[in-house]
Amino acid sequence: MQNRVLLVEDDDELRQLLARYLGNQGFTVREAANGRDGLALALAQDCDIVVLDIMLPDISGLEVLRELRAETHLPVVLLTARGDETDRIVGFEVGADDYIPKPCNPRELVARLQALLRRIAWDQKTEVNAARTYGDLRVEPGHRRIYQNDVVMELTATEYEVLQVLLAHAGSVVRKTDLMQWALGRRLEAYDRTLDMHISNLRKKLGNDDPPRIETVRGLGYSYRVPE
Amino acid sequence: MQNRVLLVEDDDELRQLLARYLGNQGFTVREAANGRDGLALALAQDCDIVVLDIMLPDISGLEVLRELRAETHLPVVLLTARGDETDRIVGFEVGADDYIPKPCNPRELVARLQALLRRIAWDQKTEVNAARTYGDLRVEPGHRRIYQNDVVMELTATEYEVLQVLLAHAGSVVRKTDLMQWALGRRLEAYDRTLDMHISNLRKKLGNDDPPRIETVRGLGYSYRVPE
DNA sequence: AAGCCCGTGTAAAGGTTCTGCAAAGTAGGG
DNA sequence: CCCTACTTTGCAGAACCTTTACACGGGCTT
Repeated sequence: MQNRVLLVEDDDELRQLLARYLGNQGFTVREAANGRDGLALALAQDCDIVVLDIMLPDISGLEVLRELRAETHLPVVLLTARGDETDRIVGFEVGADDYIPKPCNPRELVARLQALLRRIAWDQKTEVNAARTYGDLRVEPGHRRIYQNDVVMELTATEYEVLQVLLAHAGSVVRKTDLMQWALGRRLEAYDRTLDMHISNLRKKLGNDDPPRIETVRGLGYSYRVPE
Repeated sequence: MQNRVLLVEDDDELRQLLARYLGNQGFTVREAANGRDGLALALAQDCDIVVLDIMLPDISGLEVLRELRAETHLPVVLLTARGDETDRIVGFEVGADDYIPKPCNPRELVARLQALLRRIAWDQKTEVNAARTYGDLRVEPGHRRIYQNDVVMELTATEYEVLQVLLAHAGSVVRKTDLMQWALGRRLEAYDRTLDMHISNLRKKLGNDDPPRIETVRGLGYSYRVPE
């Protein structure tokens, strides 16, 4: 169970120290000294978890995280100078899974990484990038296309995201706030009806069945009904 | 609706402070002042996440966590006096998902809870979402549905919450104040008949048996009787 | 046994919040 | 400037939580 960790940190000394420690603890370590390399490596999809410094020479760690979250839910642990209270909250809002102030105790870093990986191992269900089929729908994440009875659905980018998230959680309720965050990449604010519109349009394109494939769960969100 | 958090903390003042804050942030809060009650409530399976103080009057938080982990993967955030380096590592080893030193900033606590819940909501497979059966009733938390003899019950959001809490404590009496707090997320005030109405409606939907499935315990609350 | 208080059951009305959707507005690429 | 996609606006309707009102009944007092 060799876990692969990506270490994005510009301070060479600290990075090498952590890399060595993580290596000794049984991790396979990839390293990046700036945001761009880090982002590229993270998107290359051959690591299981990312340790990301916020203060980087080129683009901020928060920006890296934001771009990463547009594509994937790869677990990310942020690293930053102690005490930066706002950074911390923002970090979580952007989608970090954990947050450790520097100077960090390597043992704690490892403990937190393992806690996160353990949690994911318990909960995770499917590989996100494989083609998946739900009744007469087939999602091909590689092409960002969804087929209905082998016919391509004419979806806009956002519609694809929304439907894909609903399908990934087919059978269970996806809260509006989560759907907004995962599909539109921003927080659901009061009086924002954007999501409702996309749902409405999706239902139209799915063929307004009765009962509807996308069920409304009043006060909560939506749920895609899996056909038998 | 909202996430349900169990707060296990013996310091009344701190617990109430956090309870109020979490309540304002949209959580439904269950409280326990010692390890035994906390463990019992956590095992009752009607909360989504646990905030657990390590220093408790009866059994240590770590022991509570250990016993909890023997049964479930319910997410747990540990709370403890700052600096206790060993506790921290041990906590993670026993299976904690996060660890916050006291005195903790409520905003950070909320941010961490939400980060964890977001991760779980995405990965989805945790046993909080597993179906549970009580006689002819089956609860499917993922769909937020309850089936009676495999037929979906048409429940409103609040009715679902109320029945779900009663079922989670099936066989024992749930006090009205607790039911109010846990299912409706607010305190029971004088002359508030809301809860009675939901019970009445639930009984109607459950089929007004005799003796009733939801028994009234005059002056105390209600109790769901599991049929044999 | 009668009378009273208080907690409970429930129908009906009230009012708020949430949702569906058409239509108009805005932004960005070509 | 046009086209497409996304967002905002506005309204109507539905769902549902809460309040109000009155009836019932247990248990205690007298």
